[in-house]
Amino acid sequence: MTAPDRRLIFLLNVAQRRLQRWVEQQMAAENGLTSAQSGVLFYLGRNDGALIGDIAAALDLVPSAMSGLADRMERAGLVERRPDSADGRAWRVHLTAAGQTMRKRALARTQTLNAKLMEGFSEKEIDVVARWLASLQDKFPKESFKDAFKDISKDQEGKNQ
Amino acid sequence: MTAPDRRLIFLLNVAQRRLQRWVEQQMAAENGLTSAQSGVLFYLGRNDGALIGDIAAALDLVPSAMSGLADRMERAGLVERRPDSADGRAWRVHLTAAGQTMRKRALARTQTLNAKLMEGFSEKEIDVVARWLASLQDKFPKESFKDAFKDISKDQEGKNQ
DNA sequence: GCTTGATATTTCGCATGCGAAATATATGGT
DNA sequence: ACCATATATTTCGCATGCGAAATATCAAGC
Repeated sequence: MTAPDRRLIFLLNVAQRRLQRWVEQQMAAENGLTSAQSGVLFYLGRNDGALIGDIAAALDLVPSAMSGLADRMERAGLVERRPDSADGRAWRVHLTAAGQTMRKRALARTQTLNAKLMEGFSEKEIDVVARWLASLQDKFPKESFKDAFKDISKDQEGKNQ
Repeated sequence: MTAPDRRLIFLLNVAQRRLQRWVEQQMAAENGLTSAQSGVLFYLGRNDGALIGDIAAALDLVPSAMSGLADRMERAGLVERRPDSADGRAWRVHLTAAGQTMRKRALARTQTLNAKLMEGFSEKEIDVVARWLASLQDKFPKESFKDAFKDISKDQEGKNQ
């Protein structure tokens, strides 16, 4: 029994890449979706008409990334942007009929895939894995540096101005 | 105690993205490197003069991706391409002095970061995590579809031709 | 009502990585 | 020597995602 490879950074990167490749190969085969697009469909399934920024936050994306993703999904006919009646800056994103259809298809596929990811591991082990993956969100919080000093620099700017 | 989030696909994607963001913020701060670039430096540290294809295989990248990565690293003065004396198609990639320096710096940083990734988890739990991450490489082998039928189609091509 | 600062989104340039196709060289059989 | 095939690498177009800067609108204080 050899010692396990503990280069977690590398393993994490490779694992994510392998998964992504797989999903996109399936996409090419049937007319599926990428993980990111599926994520949007799922979120809209529960929150149709959400704002770009809401979706970005839910999927842990930067808003500009969500903007591009929405563009591509709109081009693909999966979602639709509609202006917010109250706020002129904001856009509401809605599922189209095609988006609904794809959402259902994606749900089934995602569950299968998730099950595959658990194969060979006990419930408890999967919980450890899930907890570890989630722990990275605490260890690397959003905008770690900037936000930590945001209030301070705001005060200083105030003084200087 | 609420049930843990088991959407492994999502968790994996977010975790990888958070880590990458962190590393690249550090890169912007000191004049560091991305994970991918560090990987190349580490591999060359043990295998200076490796072929583009070898590095790609070691880092689990497609050769064309490695080609671009080598371009950027060459432009940054970290590595150098030299023609293979025996094989006119091949290029050997060598660390420059700057590359050596950065490699040492990256080593220290990577170890710190890896330690941070283990914080809050026991040795055994980390082994589970590492085993799970590595398991994705078996579950999603390279070129899964194509390679599975490569020999067959080769035979058929032979027959048809 | 107007200015000032916050907020929602987009645009731009960039790095990463994929897949398909092109290029160039090697190699094995005849 | 020659041709077909295999191999090493590059090039191209694309999707993803980031960060910085631009744009447009809102909202609060005076």
